[in-house]
Amino acid sequence: MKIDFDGIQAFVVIAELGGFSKAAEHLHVTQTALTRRLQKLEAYLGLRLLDRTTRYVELTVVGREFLPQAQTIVGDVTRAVSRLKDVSSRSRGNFTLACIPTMASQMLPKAMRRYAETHPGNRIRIIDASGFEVRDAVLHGQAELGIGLPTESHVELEETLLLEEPYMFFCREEHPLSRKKQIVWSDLHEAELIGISTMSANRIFLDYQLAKRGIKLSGTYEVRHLSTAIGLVAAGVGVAILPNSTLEEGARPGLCRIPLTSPTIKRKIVILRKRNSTLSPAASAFFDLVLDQAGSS
Amino acid sequence: MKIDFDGIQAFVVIAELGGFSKAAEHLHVTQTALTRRLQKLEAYLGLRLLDRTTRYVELTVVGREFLPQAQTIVGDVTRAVSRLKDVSSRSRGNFTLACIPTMASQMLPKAMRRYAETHPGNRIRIIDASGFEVRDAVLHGQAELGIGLPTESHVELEETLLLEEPYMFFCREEHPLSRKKQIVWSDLHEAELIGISTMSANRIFLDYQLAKRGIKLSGTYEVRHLSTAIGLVAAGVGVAILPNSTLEEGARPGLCRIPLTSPTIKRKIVILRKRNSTLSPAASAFFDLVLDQAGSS
DNA sequence: CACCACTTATGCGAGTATAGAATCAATTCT
DNA sequence: AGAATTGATTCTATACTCGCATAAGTGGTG
Repeated sequence: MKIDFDGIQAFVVIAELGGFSKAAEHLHVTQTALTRRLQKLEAYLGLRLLDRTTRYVELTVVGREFLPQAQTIVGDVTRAVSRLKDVSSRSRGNFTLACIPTMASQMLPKAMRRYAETHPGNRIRIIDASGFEVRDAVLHGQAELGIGLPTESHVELEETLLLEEPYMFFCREEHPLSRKKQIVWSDLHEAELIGISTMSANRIFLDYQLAKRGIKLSGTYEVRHLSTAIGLVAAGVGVAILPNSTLEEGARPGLCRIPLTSPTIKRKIVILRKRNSTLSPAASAFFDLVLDQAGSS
Repeated sequence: MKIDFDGIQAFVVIAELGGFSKAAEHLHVTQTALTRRLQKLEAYLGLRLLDRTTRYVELTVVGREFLPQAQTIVGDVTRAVSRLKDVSSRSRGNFTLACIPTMASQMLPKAMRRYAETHPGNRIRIIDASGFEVRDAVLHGQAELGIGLPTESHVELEETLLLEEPYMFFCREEHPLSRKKQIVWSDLHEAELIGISTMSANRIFLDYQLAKRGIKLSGTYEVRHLSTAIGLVAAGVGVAILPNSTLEEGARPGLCRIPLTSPTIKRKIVILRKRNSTLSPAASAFFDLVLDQAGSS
């Protein structure tokens, strides 16, 4: 059963404009084409939809009954299709992004500002979650894109490096180590370290890197979120080793940020997407934008 | 903007069945054709609707969003079209018929019974009205067909003769004229005649026919409907000259029906339709049936 | 009544599109 | 590694649709 949409559209336009020639002009085809399309449709259906002489065009009884249906059909189709073309050509549409909290307050705002300029009206739904959750959200399709940490490589995931940032030492100004220009890991033996929960991707990564170099850290306290850790440091509870971007420059007076060397350990931030899956144009545009931003910094 | 319905249908079926080959079988085309239809649609839209490898076929984000719309579109169209094909091939559907009351109780029942046998499920809406109203109903499109009296010929109306019936004399058995085998018009001079309203098409026709022959009738009473006239005759109020079919044979014991001759005047019953307008298949089938019934009687 | 203005229908030629057969290529299962 | 499955591609033949030019039908007009 091969359905003739052109014929239905021809019928609707001819009926609405009351003539083949007018309809032809409106559809940017010749009158000949319309005559034939309607003839073909009528032949296919086996009934007449329009009674026409060279003087009048008017609906038959069946045509009058069919017209409203035909109108909604044509309307629905053209509306749906033109919406899709809009989605395609101008990257219109919304999408969902999963992102770890530090990056949500660090890198995302700038990217979102730029995106809003080039794609006004598009909304980004943000899932801020832990590194693992970001990974799962992308994997299971809850989010088209994810910003997080590198994971054990998964066949269905594609990671693209956005940036690397060093781990830094954070303490209050009153702390004995606060004067040093830089700190080595062995300085930390007896510090009151505020660690991150061993369940976090961050912590696992850090432990792994340190273990490779024979370093072992034992924290006095343990929290789940980097922002909590910063809070505790500020409150004088202890010191912490955290990614540089945990704290914006100058955000908290009284806190010191000191480079950690020998070795300098950096964590990678990647953008995640499912392999072999096509991004929506809206998400794709964002992806390109973030890569561009990362490359130019 | 040329819209590719086949492509949309291909998309829906492939998405629903989860594979090109299965979908191809379902649509009775080759897998090649479907691959191309979808490619063409995607190229036209400028975006990918299905991510496919040789192993999996799955929706993209955009495709998932579009699928429900596409499904309703395809559903609506195929439903509407197949309904129309049904209307065409099996004359399914309802129509409206205008009919004068005598014929509605006389000739129509048989026609409707036969129609119901060949077209079960079809409904006929009947407008029972005067001869003039029947004509107007057809002319203005309230009814596709009309059964009534011949009118002054109108360019837009086409009349086909169904039957002719003589005017008869009706009286009670006690009436002095009831013994006669036939009655001539001059017998009626002093009868108490129950006439039909001068506004009715029936009366106008009868007066015209009689006037041509120099006969003039003066009624004592005047009513609007033939059935009322019969009632009055039965009640002994008077006698009446009415078309033969006003009373079914043997319907009212005690009433006599006597032929009127010198001359015998007959009224014609015609079926009316608008000229140059196409009947719906349902109405057309009824039209043929009625003509056939008239021809064979 | 012939002619005119206007509208739809048709014959014809050409360019395009679409379908199918065979084959290829990628992927998974054994 | 090989077989089996499945979507993509190439090639070719057919069918389709379009547009041009023109015919044919219809209502109005002198």
